[in-house]
Amino acid sequence: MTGLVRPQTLRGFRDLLPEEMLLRGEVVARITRVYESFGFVPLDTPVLETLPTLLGSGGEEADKQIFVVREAAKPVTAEGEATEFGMRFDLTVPFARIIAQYHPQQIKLPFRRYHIGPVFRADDPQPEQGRFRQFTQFDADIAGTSTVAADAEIVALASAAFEALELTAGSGYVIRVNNRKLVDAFLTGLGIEDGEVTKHVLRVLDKSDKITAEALRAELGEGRFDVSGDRIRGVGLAPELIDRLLAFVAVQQDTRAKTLDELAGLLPEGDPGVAEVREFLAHLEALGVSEASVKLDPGLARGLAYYTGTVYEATLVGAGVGSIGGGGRYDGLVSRFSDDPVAAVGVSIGIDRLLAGLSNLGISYGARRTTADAVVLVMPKVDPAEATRIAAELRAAGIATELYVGESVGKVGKQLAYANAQGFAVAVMAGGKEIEAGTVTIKDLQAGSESRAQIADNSEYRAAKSAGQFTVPRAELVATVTSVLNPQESDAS
RNA sequence: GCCGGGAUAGCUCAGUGGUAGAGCACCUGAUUGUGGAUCAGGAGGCGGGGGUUCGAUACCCCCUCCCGGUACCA
Repeated sequence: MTGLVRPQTLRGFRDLLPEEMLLRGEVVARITRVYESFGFVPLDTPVLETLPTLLGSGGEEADKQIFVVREAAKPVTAEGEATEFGMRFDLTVPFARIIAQYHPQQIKLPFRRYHIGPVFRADDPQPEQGRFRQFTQFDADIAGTSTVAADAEIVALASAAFEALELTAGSGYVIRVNNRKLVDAFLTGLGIEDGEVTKHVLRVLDKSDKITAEALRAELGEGRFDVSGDRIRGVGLAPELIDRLLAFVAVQQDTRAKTLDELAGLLPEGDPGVAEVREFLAHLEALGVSEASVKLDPGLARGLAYYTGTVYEATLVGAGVGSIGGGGRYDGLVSRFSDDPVAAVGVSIGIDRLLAGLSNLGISYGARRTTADAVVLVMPKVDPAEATRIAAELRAAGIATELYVGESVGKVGKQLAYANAQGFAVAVMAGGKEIEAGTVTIKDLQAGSESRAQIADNSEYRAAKSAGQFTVPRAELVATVTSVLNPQESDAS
């Protein structure tokens, strides 16, 4: 290896090879169609933002996870802050910046946009669990709306996106929703007014489905030590309060409305949070969002600090990758950039986790390994330009075609092995025999493979070499390839 | 971040204080214009640095990376 650079991928980062990119493209296309069907328009922003844009926007945890970059030629100096940038850790903060920067000139409110792109977090990666330092988020947000009708739109949108991926509500995916105002109101009723304590409580509650009941209790009380010996700071609540709190967040009825009714009974009469959630649920109902797909869960919290009301989180059932999407209302975020407050709500789907989860579940949407349907082979002892002409003719007819240009030009077996490995549907051959007769040979690779699958003997297998292929007049090239690629259509015509 | 376990061929792994193997994958071939299986052959490796030793892939230390857990989160 002297002098050679070792090819390696950075820890927490990934290379996406063609097969994975093709599947990803299919998933993204399906979600895009859903987003656009709700009237969202595309937007893109740079991966880098100024540090002030990012710092403090997502809470302390988010700050610690920011990658800082600088120009190599401009070392950091005392007054050199301007040469340092931050890599975005989500797409929501850039969205808030965009609103503050372009409203009301170029952007009119309410504004609904979708945005797909990589985000970066410098935390401890665990690829097997779908946790990376670079990952792709696919967000949809609405700015300039404080009505919970928008919150419901966003949740319905997320649900529709998972439906478009052929996932089943309840058994395939579940979206849990909550409103921070409910827990806030409950804590206030218990006499806890300190915002920091409330945040801490929410963060602990968020783990309720991941840690044991005893551990949860300990974290709400005196704190505990985890298996590594780390001390986990407790909230310091009295045991009696913990009991009541745990009872509150455990409320779960068979419908969202019943769950809310029970929660309302534990809160002061006329609590505004309850009224807000009630209206939100009514909109969900009106949007036709099923009880199986979206559940009200008073224990749901979410980690990012900027959420102010409705929050939600989506999971793939049994996929073992954690949450694959989440979001909520963040009415204060634009205020960081502008005196003109703009309320906003949105959802973010984690594409990498979603794909990891789909892969664990064995779902692939029949995605292919190649973008071309046909491959044109270059036959021995003939003018290679003949193959080139055929490829051009197929492309002109709208058939995605690869011209074989590898080292095995003239070696039919090698080229067919390549065609097989790549997964092309059709191979086109025009050698000396065809050229002399004015014909072309088209091989249906799938049919040929199937018809020879049972042959064990080598010479017999070779004798059946022409399986699935037929030779037609050169003028019928396009029509024949088309009929192999689309058998139903040609049958009908 | 913290705790623990690992790192031998492209992948999954075996192995020994005297410089290494298997299966799968890959490449070549089996009357030259036909995919797979089979058969024959081939290529390819002890993560990086330091130490102990006559000698280290093996024993010790550091680094890097990976895995599991925990924390946090998408």
